[in-house]
Amino acid sequence: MSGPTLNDVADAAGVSYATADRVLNNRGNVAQKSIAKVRDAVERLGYVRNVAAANLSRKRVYRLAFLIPTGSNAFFNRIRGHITSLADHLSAENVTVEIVDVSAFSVEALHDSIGQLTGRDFDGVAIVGLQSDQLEQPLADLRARGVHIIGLVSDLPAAFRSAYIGIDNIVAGRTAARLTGMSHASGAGAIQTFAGALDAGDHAERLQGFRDVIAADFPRLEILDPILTKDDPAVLYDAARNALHSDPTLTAFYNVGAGNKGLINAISETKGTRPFCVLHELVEHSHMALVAGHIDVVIDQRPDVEVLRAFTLLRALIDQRDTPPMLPLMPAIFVQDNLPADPMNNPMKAQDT
Amino acid sequence: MSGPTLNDVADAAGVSYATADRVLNNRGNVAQKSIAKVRDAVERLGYVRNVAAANLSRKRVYRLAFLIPTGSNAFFNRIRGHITSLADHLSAENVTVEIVDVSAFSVEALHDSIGQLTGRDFDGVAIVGLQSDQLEQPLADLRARGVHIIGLVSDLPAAFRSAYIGIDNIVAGRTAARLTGMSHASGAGAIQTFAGALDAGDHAERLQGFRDVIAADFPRLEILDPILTKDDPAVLYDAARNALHSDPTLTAFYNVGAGNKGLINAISETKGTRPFCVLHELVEHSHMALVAGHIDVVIDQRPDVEVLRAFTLLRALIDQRDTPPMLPLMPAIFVQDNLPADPMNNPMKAQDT
DNA sequence: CATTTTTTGATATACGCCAATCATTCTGGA
DNA sequence: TCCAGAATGATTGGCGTATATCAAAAAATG
Repeated sequence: MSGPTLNDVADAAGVSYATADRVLNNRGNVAQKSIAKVRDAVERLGYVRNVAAANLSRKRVYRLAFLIPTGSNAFFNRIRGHITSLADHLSAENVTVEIVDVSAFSVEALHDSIGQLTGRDFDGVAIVGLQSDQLEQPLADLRARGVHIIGLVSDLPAAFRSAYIGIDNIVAGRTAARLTGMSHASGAGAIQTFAGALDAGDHAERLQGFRDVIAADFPRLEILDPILTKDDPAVLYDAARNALHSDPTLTAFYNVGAGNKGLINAISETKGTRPFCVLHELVEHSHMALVAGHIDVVIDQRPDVEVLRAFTLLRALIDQRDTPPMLPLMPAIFVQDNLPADPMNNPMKAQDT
Repeated sequence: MSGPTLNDVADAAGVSYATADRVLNNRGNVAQKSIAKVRDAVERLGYVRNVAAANLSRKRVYRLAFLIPTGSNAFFNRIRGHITSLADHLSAENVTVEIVDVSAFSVEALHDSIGQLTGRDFDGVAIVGLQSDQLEQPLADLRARGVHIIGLVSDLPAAFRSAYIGIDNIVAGRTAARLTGMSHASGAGAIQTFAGALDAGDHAERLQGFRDVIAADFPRLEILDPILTKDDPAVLYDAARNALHSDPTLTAFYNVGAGNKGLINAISETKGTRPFCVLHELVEHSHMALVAGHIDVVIDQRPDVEVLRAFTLLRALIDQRDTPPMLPLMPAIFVQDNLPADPMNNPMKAQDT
């Protein structure tokens, strides 16, 4: 019924259990031809290590760390929530998780935090990263300690992590554009865009995707140059208010970045019709704004799934299993009708698994 | 680190390991006060059974069955794909799965299939059900054998299954309506609806949700009575063709049911502008139609997540664990830009976990 | 009170793997 | 050829649970 054991493998390979064990857990001191015999037997019998038994035996504990930017950013608070909630469930499976707060968008702070990880005794870490070669040294050190590293939401220098989990921001921008275009029913219009900063990769990518689709499929729509907001709600509030008053011909708003609270406030104070409005990331205030009808669509990167994948992937890496196949993560579209329900008065709990 | 063992519980309760074991696996022949002592100790220590060790010991095999309607229905083929793909991964964890084909929409066939399950030795079954009291007897028999039963996609008589996994079809209909409404940019319009049959619960529910939202938020849109199609592509083809030719004022199509191939063919043969078009279930042809621009939106019930949840839930039931919390499943919205990519040339593989 | 029945305790084996020890056999270099 | 070092075999004691057995103790029965 339940597959061959390591004993079967040893027999089939014509070696002792001890040698088979030496090969599988590469403990060294094994002749090449023995290695070959064992590998071959594994292949022939289709042996797969019984992870339950292995973990039971070794009292395996998965010590994980997540490096997450601090601040009032609702999105990352949501990520935090998902991590702790999932960690909770996984504590029964010998997984311990520590969330390390890092000052947002600071290469130096991230550098230091990664450095501090090196002393600790983690098996795997997921890092909301930045693209900077300053990070290469501490990442290399960490990895040299046998710690598995993955990028989460925002990538690290690719050579220094085992995987990256996050959405394709060009796709996210394209999706926003598709819905914005639809909402014009082939009429003309003008779209005011907002972004935190355009040197931040993800914002530029979303805008790029957005432009591509509008240009290709909705030629009667004009995209106004993005107003740069530093993701600051106050800036967004002023900019949106100003745009609403000074240019009544605007037919749509699209903010690729954060700080949506300000935008939503500006809109909610406006009487009469308002532009069609698309934002990113489903958090408490964007959730409420959808329900209230202040905005129309939220494009969400599904942090619940991202966190789940991060756990799954890290465990697979630590177990040295072959990583389960993971398709590119696609952004989800939320309107007011398909919002996730929420038993715990927190609209952001993981939906899957 | 890794919690108290059953030995600790026995000590804390002041009974022997054997007695603690008798209580936990209710083997009988235990005095009430001993049961109380053990239960109390479990509570105090927060003991949770180490499932890995338990399964290892008992050589636990989870024998599962899925009852899925046959036929060329693309949606159920997709469900099948998800089941086998997941079963594949779980075979390493002692899960065996059998997919039992049942003639679609036939109470008698379903009745017989459930009956045949009773002889076999399954631990849990997931059934794409029907609401009929004819099913109660075989379900009761099955359950009497200690088999855990859940409804999948379409529910069973509620008293005879432990849980139901599927989306809220009213929500699905509301979501379709929201996007359809959006696409009219507050202009007027007329929507032709299609349904398989209105006595089938889910179709009626979707239509209901659709009507609610249009009436409440898009009063300038008129909903034409649904054309009944029996989910037959040929019927849909004729009906759609006819509608396209005879009534050029139509601004939208909404099909709550299946058979979309016919609808898509009719649309793709049409020159010039076409109505805004919303369908349900992302399968190969709806996927292609989105890409080709023949339709605009697909509302999907995420069978991958449903199947994943079915496995998780059945295992929890079999282990007599407390079932993990599961939020209501919300339908996903797909446009041509956020379609799941696909490495295996099959657009329908599971996206999560 | 003697006898049955119920309830408990003590103990052993197995599940598949990890980790370690010790003895033995096989190499290859001097 | 002898010997150090490398490679292998044989074996043991867990990990936490399931399951079974047998004897001993406690409770219920007449």
